[in-house]
Amino acid sequence: MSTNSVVKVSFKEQMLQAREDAIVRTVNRLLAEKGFEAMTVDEVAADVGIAKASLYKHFPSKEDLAAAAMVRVMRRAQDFLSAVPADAAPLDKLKTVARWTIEVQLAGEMPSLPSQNSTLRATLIANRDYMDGLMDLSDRLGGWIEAAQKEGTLNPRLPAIAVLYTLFARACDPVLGFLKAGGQHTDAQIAELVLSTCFDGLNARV
Amino acid sequence: MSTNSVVKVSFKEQMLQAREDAIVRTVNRLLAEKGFEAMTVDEVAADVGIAKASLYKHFPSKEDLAAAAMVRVMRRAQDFLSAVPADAAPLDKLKTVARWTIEVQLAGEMPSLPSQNSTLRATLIANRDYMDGLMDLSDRLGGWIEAAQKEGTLNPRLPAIAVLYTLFARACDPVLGFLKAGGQHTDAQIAELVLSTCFDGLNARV
DNA sequence: GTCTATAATCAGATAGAC
DNA sequence: GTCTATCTGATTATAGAC
Repeated sequence: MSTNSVVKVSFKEQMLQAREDAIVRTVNRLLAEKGFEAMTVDEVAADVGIAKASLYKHFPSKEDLAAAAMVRVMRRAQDFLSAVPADAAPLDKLKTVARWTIEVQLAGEMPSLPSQNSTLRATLIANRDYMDGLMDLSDRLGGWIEAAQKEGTLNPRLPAIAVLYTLFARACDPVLGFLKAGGQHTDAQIAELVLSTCFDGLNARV
Repeated sequence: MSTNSVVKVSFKEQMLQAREDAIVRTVNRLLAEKGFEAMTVDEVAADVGIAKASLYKHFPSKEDLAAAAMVRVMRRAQDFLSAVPADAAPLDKLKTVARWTIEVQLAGEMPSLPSQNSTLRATLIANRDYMDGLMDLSDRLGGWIEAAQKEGTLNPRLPAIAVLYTLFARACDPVLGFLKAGGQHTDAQIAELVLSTCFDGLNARV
């Protein structure tokens, strides 16, 4: 093997990786725009600029395309968590992550999947990268939740799992879309409103 | 026209109404179970026990079937609102309605529609009964929201529209399904948890 | 690996007899 | 109005040449 051939292979692999990345980005965008059912594989292929058959060489099914997009957003979330200052207060960490989730959705970059589709669920559960990422996220957020509850800043009477789900649910909160459609508020205002209702609730503060 | 023929017509109309009601109930249940996309018209017809072509004599499209289910649940909501004691505190009225919404969903009776589907949106907006019901609900809830804010029991810094959307969003809160799937809580406990996070927030009470 | 062309299937909607 | 049988279009997935 000459050095040249090694470089060539590496280059090829880079190209392959770049193409797959382009595919996943497109899928991510389309899932955010129209959801899983409304997104067609033809559309993905057309947007990426390749033939549909080529797409199926990279990903074996539409479900796997969606899973790849979920892995991508999960990686982004993991990166964000890692960048949160370790010495911040636990409650502030949670708020920062919730705000990030909301901002990603407002930016139209949050893929949305139907939670009922069973074949999609099966594909996600079978996806090692997805499950590992989900576990990692849950563990780290769970740690912050328990810390905030011990500290007394987060309601200790709420089960940690309920808090975790409530935070995850901000990633697909329809209130964001409603308020955005209303056109009466900026994205920043919407984010603060939803963040406030999430942590402070609807009640007046005492 | 003999009296007999009049009775006959009335009887026929009753039968027709009963059949349509059976259809809408089935659609409501299937929409709650699997959502709009996963529900097929074949399935609806089979469950009701009539031919698909007969279904299309009653409702011109799948979208109209879904709209009829939404009108039905809206009517139920209107009836519930009317039954709320007029002399109750505004905040309690809102909590009661939120709890009802949550309970309907937990009971598997809340139809869920994709908010992105544009043809479905068009059908809903064109449906007079649906729009009238939605307006009526929004008006009455809006009145309670403003009253609660004036009273100082509901956060006055939140736009009323944001509060309204937040309450509506409880009708499709994925947290309910997550907690239910976890199997660690009863329906009543889940309802109280979600209701608490909605009104009190995640923060510890001061 | 990428393409064109096509298979295979499924679901919404309709024709036409009764 | 209800039925059986069918149409139509859309969509996932694949075959086979290059």
